[in-house]
Amino acid sequence: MPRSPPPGPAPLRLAEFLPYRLSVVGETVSRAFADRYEAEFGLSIPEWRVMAILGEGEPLSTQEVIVRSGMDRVKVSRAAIRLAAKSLVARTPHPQDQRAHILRLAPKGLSLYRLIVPRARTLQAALAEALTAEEQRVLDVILGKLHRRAASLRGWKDEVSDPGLE
Amino acid sequence: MPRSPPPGPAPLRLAEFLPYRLSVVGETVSRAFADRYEAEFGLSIPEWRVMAILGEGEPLSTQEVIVRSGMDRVKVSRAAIRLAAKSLVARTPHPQDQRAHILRLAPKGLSLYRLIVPRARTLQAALAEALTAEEQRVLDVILGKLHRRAASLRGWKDEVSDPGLE
DNA sequence: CAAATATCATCTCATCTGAGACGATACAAG
DNA sequence: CTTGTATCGTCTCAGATGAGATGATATTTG
Repeated sequence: MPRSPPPGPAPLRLAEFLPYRLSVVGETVSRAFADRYEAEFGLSIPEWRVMAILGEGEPLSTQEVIVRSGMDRVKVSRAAIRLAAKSLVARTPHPQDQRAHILRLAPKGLSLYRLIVPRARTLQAALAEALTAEEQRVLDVILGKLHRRAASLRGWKDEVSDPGLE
Repeated sequence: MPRSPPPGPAPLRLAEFLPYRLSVVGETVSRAFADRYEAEFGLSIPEWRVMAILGEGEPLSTQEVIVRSGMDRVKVSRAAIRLAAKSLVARTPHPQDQRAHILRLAPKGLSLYRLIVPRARTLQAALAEALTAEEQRVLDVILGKLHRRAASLRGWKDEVSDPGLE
């Protein structure tokens, strides 16, 4: 028997739907890395991100860490508190603003950071080697474009058909 | 004075780190879409995914929805319960297995589904138009490769549907 | 200057999340 | 059949999450 033709619009194949696939891939990758950071270094993803930001060099205010890490203020605040409790991060008063703290890696945190970085690079390589060099290059461009577009979709209420600028 | 050279391994630039970027982009896209589904249709992402899977045609057991949606059993179970409470999904006993349910879109759910699909396509188009056709094609390949690789890094956990089969 | 407003980091609380427990059912081995 | 093990969907509970409130400090305004 021929099956009855689907009424209404053609069904959407979730498995081919871009936002779904991005979300699933992002989550799978995140979990894979979170498992390692937790098992090998006892760090959550928010904690690792704060350490990674501070490991880039300069001491930063919580606010700057928020901006650079792409996390919300509550996550950063909690991660910083936990890292301070583990003596991995030092929190000193901000000289120009009594409300703020300056965060920097404590000696113990710097040691751990130096241990993590090569491992993180190895893990990234294990992921990236699934792609050709060209794919890696294109992915870099694509992620930038998608992130900007998604961010603007979030801020912006209504219709989508602005043939506008970029 | 030149600043003191950084000791230890070269610092890792989080903003250029692939797993970080994937996670941030995935999350931003997810939120953008979750906001719309919630505001326009009163659905959470898990609820929308279950509806999308069921909207593809066949009635499915909860277990099959779990596999196809890439979500864990608790999320699917809760989404199904909520959808049933809204009369969007019907849950009938599984003929061969008394433990299982068969899920299918209820009439009200089918109407809503037909309303959502064109909107979802529009939203996806708004996202995808940030990319060239070639980039879209390459991204498709890349996401498949990354997902398989990340899943195997996790330890063979899930084998979610990949486009390109069938 | 004082008063009004804005911003900082944290806290609160309602909600979401998922690992493991659970009872029910299915299936396999003896 | 009986027993043991696997799987079904749901529940429990501890932890994560984030919007909004909070108190402290900064900044702007008059």
